[in-house]
Order: sequence, then structure tokens, then C-alpha cells
Amino acid sequence: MPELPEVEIARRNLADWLEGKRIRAVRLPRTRVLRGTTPAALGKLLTGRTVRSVDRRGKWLELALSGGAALFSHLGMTGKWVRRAPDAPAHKSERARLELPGFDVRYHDPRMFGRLVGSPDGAPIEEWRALGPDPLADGLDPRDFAARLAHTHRAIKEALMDQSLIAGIGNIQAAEALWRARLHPSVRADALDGKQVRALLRAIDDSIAATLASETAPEITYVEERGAENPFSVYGKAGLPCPRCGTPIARTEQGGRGTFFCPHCQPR
DNA sequence: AACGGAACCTGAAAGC
DNA sequence: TGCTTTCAGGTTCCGT
Repeated sequence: MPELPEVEIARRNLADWLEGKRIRAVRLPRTRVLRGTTPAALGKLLTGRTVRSVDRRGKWLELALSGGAALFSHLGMTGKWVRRAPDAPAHKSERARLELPGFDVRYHDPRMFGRLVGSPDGAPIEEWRALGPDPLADGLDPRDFAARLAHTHRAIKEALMDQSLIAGIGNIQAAEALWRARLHPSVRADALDGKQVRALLRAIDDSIAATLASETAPEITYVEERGAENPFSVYGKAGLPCPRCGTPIARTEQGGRGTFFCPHCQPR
């Protein structure tokens, strides 16, 4: 279940595999992943195009194609792009297949929360245009970010997961960044001072960099999958000692999802 | 306008 | 063993 770092790894992999390659054929079963379009329409858009570049903003990927078209991909909770030999058996959750010269790139997504959207003229789709600045691709201006936070009464953790405010942060990166910045997840966003906002932006950069460093691999294993190590400081660590002070990590619920934090390092 | 909660899905793990 | 429940890092829509 991908957030900014996992999607960035997917971008790098797709760029390695696809840039300069021509999509000879596609296989697109009719699934929820294609909502808003049809297999025929998307197939027609993709077939025969060469992939020029692979870009990312927040949790969205954009494959720029020859002839000015583009393919937008969101991985949802369980989406994954993988490279396979053409004769490799299809995975049960395969939702799309791009056939390149000598190999396939396939999209797996058991829960089908992900999306594939074609853009015939390459114009960014509405969801892409609605995204706020991306901490890795754009960098965030502390003053601008502070001004945006000052407009919301929500808890800082919920604000961080608002993709229009800052793009790419999900439940894990929010928890990790707040721990690094020593901020309680329930603190109101408009209560942070300038120093705290700067610390938070640094924490976000550091957390993303740390996750990228720990997960770089041709195939991503998400934390909750069997056999995966948990490389995080507080996420999924309820009851375990805080890496900084040893206090047991607490778990609460915020906006219907789990929130992890250190009650000692992150006071209200 | 802004917020909380349910809905959308499947599969793995934990509980019984 | 096998059935049931719970939970999951995504967005979106609906009611207040």
C-alpha cells in the first residue's frame, strides 16, 4: 500500500523498464481499475505508443507517450507494477498488461482501489491538477505551507494526509514525520508556529528519504505483507519501545485509521 | 465550506 | 482444522 516513497520507487522502475520502448500490445480485463473508461478505449490509446518518460506527483504516476498522449496510474492500496517474462503465468490479481519487446510490464491490484486513466492529448487529469506541492519533486516553501495550515482547524495528522495541501503523505508517512518532528498527531494544524512547521517539513523530507533508502528494490514488499520487515519508527509499533526514549508507542484512532505516536516525545 | 463516517474491495492474520 | 472476525499505508461520496 503505497505512499510517496513506494510510488517513487515504482516510477524509477517503470522509467528503467519502459523509457524508449514501444507498447506492442496491451491486455486490459474489464475491472474497477478502469472506472471512467473502457478496455477498448484505453487499449486503443496505448497500443503502438512509445513511452517517453515516467513522472510522479504525490501518489500519481504519469507515463508520457509518443504522439502527446499520457497514461495516469494510481496504485490505490494494493497496486503494483511488475516486470515479467512474456510466458510467465498471470497473477490472480493482474489488472493490466503492457507487452514490450521481449518482456511484459504488468499491473497487479487485488483490491482494485487503484486506477488507470488515459489522456489522449496528455492533459493532466483533474485528480492530478488538484494535488498540492510534492515534497520530493517540488519541495515545499515553509511560509506557504504554514499559511495553508493556518486555514484549517483539523488535526495536523489529518491535514498532512490532505493531498491538496501536500501531495504524497499517507497514514504511515504522517505518523513517521510527526514522530520525527516531535509533534502530537492531534495538535491542530493552525496551532503550529513557524519553527514547528519548519521542523515538520524537515521531518517529512527525512522520513521520505529514510523510507526510500530502506525500500529500494525492483519489487516492493509492503509492510503488512508476509515476511516484510517493518522499517518504521512508530508505524505498526504499538507497545514497542520508542527508538528515541524507550516509552511504549501508543495507538489511537483518528479519522477512522490507526495513529501511532510516542506519548513522551510527542506531548500534546 | 468543512468535517466525520461509511462505502468501495480483497486477502491475510488473528481469534475462537 | 476450519469458520468468523478484524484489519489494511487508498480515494470518494453523502449527510450534517
